Amino acid sequence: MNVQSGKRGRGRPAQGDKQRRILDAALALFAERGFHGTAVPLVAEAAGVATGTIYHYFANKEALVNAVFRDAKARLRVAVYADLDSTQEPEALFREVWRRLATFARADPVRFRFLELQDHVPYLDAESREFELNVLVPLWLAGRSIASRGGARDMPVEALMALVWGALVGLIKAERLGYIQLDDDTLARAGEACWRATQKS
Amino acid sequence: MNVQSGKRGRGRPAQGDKQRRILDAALALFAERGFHGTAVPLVAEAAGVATGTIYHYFANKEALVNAVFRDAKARLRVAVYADLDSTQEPEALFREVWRRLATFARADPVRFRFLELQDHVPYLDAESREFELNVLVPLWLAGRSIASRGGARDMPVEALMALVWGALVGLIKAERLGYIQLDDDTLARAGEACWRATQKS
Amino acid sequence: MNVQSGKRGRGRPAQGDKQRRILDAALALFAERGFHGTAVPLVAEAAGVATGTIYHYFANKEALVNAVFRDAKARLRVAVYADLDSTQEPEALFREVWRRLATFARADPVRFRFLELQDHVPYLDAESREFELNVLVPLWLAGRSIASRGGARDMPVEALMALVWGALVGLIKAERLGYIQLDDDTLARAGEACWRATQKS
Amino acid sequence: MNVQSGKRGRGRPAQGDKQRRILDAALALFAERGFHGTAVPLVAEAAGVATGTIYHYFANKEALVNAVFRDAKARLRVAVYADLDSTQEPEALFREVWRRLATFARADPVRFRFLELQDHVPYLDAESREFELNVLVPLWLAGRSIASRGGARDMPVEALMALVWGALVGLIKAERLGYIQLDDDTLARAGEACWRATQKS
DNA sequence: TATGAATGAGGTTTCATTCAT
DNA sequence: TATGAATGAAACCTCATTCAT
Repeated sequence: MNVQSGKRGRGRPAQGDKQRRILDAALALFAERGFHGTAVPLVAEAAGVATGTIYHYFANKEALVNAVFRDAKARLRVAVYADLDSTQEPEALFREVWRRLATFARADPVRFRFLELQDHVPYLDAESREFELNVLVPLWLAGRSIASRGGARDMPVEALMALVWGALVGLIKAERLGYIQLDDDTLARAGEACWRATQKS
Repeated sequence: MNVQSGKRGRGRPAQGDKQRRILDAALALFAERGFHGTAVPLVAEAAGVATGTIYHYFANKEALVNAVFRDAKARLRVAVYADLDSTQEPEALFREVWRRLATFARADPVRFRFLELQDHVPYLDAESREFELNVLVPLWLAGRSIASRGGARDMPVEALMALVWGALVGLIKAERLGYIQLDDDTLARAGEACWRATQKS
Repeated sequence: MNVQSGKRGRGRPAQGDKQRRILDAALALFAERGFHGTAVPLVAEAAGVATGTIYHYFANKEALVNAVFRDAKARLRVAVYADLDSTQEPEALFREVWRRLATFARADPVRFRFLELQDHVPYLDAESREFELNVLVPLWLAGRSIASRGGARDMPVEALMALVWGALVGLIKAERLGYIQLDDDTLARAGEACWRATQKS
Repeated sequence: MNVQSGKRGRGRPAQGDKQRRILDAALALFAERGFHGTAVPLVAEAAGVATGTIYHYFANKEALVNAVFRDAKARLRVAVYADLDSTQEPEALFREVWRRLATFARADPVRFRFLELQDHVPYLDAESREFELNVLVPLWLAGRSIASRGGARDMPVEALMALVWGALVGLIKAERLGYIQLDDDTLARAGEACWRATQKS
């Protein structure tokens, strides 16, 4: 149940090592097969640990998926917000956020898929729900700031954000299903398109 | 495994009745809990039939979810394509399709959710995959026609369609999760926004 | 769907027809898959009747297998005893019975297999057990008579009969499993061998 | 009821213990009720383990019955072939093999019954079929050797072996069904009878 | 801390039997 | 008489979880 830093003087195996491997294996399997479609022993095998070991680190399967969720959300937060200059011009800020999201989705497709292609509500605990909001709030503030400063379309900013976010998810899903191929250029153009979508005619 | 017409001279139990009730119950449960999270006896109970009856109409659970999938796709097809005038001006055609999709999503939210919020690939059979393509092709042709006639952005038309479709899904999902409230007006404006997204600057 | 027998005053289907077809289908399936391995609907399908029809003729699955058993035993009795001259010389009588048994086994292999390759005890009812004894008694009397008149080996006659019967079953089973091929000549020689087995050295 | 291996360093449960108990329980039940007539939980109860434990050791019910089959065949092989002097005179060799088979049948009646009173073909896998042949071959070689050296009857040696084997099975079955009583003396005489059956007149 | 054999509730599926027609 | 859709108990099997080591 603990999380270790990793750096250590001696040659002992890093204590967080197993927990990390469990989280990664669980992420990959949950992303591909869903929560109910993934058996805990399968996670153990993929992580290279014994089944019982998973229950040393996580109280049960739900606790595991919540940990995976928060871990993924935390990485998304870092990818989007780290050193983000929120004072940029609205359009530049939008572009930057879009670019970061697209980069995350393509650099870490499994995590992105887990986050967006599942319906987590049934098993998310209070802590995870709060965590999710904490990740969302800065994005919402940025959206609000962009909208207030620019010539945003006459719609709730939350709706515009849902539209843009959905557009990105739709593109990534279409690529995964083989309907389209995405490269940096196409994603950048898609960002332009979304920016235009949010602006007054 | 039969489908009946409905009219009956004698006092036999309504023939298509049970199959229909099973499909509807399964749709609702799959939409809410996913395929693996839904036990067959639960479907039976919700449909008001015995567990064994489900296996009278469907070979197994996978056959059931495939039937639900094709049924939902067929209804989506009707909702979008019935009496659609494909010769309209591009923008009018786009608006009409968007309006129909949005109407379907709001009139039949459970079906829309089932269709879009699940990853069906692992259990779809060949027939269902072909069915899906058959539903998709007219939409793709319409998109292609719109793009060729109008001033579409310099992107693959499939990518533009994925973007627009994802935007709609994102809006619906955001409403379901309580982040926004959607009314006809907001949805119409969102359609405008998407149309602008697809057009050259 | 409607199979008529043909010969009959009126055009009505033969009354015993369906029962006969059920018995024959059940025999074949029980012989091949055993009692527990054979589903009643499978019997119905093989007999070309509806499942429910079987329960018009037989109270339940056990009653069906008992009827099949008695039917098979009755045919075996006819095959062995009809017009048998029990006053023949011992060796000639033995040969004749052996020949008849071998002929039955080869002419009606499915019935022979059903009778000998299954353990019927768990489901035989009192009537069937009595029936079996009734079929056995004349054979036992014949064996007794042969033994008393000839130079039989110093063993219980029942043991000698079990040995000979087992030898025949062993040969038939070996042929069915592909270990040997049986023709009339080999079977006749096997009969000789068995006769010798029963005689004093 | 509690059979332990005895020497163990730590207090761990005897390793082969459960698997052994499952195999033994399954043998007894399959022998008495057949494959399809035996429910897996029944085996578990008889073995004193939980149902799931059976699936820890065997992939499924078929794998279990195959393991039981090979285990029984292996024991039969040991009982018949261990330290067998194949260079004996034909008649002495025959007597010895007969005696060993009869001893096995009477010492391990359940196993003998399982092996000979069932039709295993439908569920035997390739490994089991090969195993069966491997057990059979030495017996076949012995039979061949006996036949070539002695005055064997003019019949395929395989047929003679099937006859003799069937005779033994018939005797054992007759005893089980209560038709006869077998003692060592009667079995020895039956062996004599079978030897005579195989020899020229 | 780590293991993995063991558990048994619950999952999917089968099938003997019934009954309205 | 004949049907076959419907039933639900029970079959086979899975898997989240525990615990002795």
